[in-house]
Amino acid sequence: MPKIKKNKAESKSEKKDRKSKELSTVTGMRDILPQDQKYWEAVRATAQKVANDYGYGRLDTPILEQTDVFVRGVGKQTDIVEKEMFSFVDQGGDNLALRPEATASAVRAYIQHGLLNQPQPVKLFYVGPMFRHEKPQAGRYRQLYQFGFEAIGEASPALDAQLILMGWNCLNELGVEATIQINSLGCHTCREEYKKELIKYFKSKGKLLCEGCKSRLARNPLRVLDCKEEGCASLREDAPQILDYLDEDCKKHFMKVVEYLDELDVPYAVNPYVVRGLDYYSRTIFEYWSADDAEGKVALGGGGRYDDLVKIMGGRENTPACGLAMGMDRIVSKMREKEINVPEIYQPEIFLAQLGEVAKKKCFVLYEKMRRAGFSVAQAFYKDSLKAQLESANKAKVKFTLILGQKEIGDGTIMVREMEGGVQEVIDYNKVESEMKKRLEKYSELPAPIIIEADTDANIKAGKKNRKQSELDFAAGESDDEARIIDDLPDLAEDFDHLGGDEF
RNA sequence: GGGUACGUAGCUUAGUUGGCUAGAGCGCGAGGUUGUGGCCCUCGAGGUCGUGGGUUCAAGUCCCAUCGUACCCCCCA
Repeated sequence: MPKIKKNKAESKSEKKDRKSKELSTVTGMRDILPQDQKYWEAVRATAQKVANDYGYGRLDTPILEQTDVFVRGVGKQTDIVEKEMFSFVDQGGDNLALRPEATASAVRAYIQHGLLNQPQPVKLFYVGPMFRHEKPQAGRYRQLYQFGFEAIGEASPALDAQLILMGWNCLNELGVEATIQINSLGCHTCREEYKKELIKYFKSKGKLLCEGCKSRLARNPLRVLDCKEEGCASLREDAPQILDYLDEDCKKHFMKVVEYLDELDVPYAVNPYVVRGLDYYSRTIFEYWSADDAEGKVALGGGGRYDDLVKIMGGRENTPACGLAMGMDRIVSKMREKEINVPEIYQPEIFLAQLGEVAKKKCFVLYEKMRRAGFSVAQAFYKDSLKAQLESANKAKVKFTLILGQKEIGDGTIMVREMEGGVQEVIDYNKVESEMKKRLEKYSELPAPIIIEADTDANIKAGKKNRKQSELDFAAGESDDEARIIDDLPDLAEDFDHLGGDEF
């Protein structure tokens, strides 16, 4: 008794002290709570399905790798390796890093396990967290989630086109609208020549460039192309374009990719200003931009060819490859923004309510029995009042509640309450399973009841759609009327003025 | 790394030109008599106002610092 009192009366200073000891997540990292999991699960499931559809096998690589995997794979000069990588020396003196992306790891795995001895291309699929120590912003976290596809060991442009399509399919199936931006960087040779020309051009206009671009011109001339400054943006209109500098093979490759996309009726825009920063990219590169209103363009994902990477990482020469990565954080936030209906991960159909100690014990057993029989059952055995249990049942949105009390035990029966209408019926206890099976089947044939999902405001706004309806909406996420094929290059320039964060 | 804005209960927030025990809605918990949900009613738990200093008789309300968040630069797989 006195002890309880003592606990209750936490003094102010005690409380303050306790509060000060509360821990929280590290900057740029966050928890994903149970009520939000359905979005992530939907993305994962869709990615997995597309992977299956196209024969990509799941690859899980360690989150921790030797720092060199990324230094060599991603490039030492890149910002990501230079200053955004979580890297450290462990107790044993090894240089390790949390993976900032997965392509390098995939290539490492390809080489390490001699996957070149398998039928080519080796098609890999991954999902998981990546880590980048950058300043957090909206949709930009230090622990970010990506899924992606990598196909190693094949040079055909058909592969590029199919990968572009795969990413597109993922977004469509999730109901997230996007535009595809594609470009070709050419191979190393054409790119070097183009760079020279570009530098020559911009140098001749040197005075008109902004300060940032002046320094950028030396480090990464391609980046000048997507500068947002007005002066630079207008300069680029007359700038030489990479597509004019492609050699025969690269040009042919690009034309094929475009041809296949046309054949597939995939809407895309050839955008000469899409430039991916990494050195390892060659030829085809592409990005998916959220097709949004005012907000400007946000890259949801992207990828491209990296024909030289396997060699760079110590693998056999001439191992061409192509891949893409999608940013799950942004996809999920788009889905929530657009109030896209997502299936619940856990939706029990039956609730088991008990009254009295004897019934409680019996329900414990019944619960296990029904669970094993494949029913999805919920309960609240820690509650005693029927009222409280029915409230729980209501919140769990079950279709039926089974009620077992003294009376029923005496009669060898159990009560079935149909939640929607509140109709109750007493049935033979020994026939619970067959009866419930029958009722659930019958129930699913009826027009689904109106269920208001009250867990988020979004759901409330979305209206009182029943589950079947919402599933339809979900499937109908893709809208063909948005499909515009844009393929005239220079006129696009004005559309690209506002380049949102390209990172995903 | 630089800049701007913001920071009140789990969530959304009210809080006048600084002034009594910081209000509300949602959510959560208990109850509205005996075995019954979704509506309603009552009650309750939960904030000392991100944190630390400072100014003042007095600060959620002003100043500084710090942390966090958002946005803009920067950068970008």
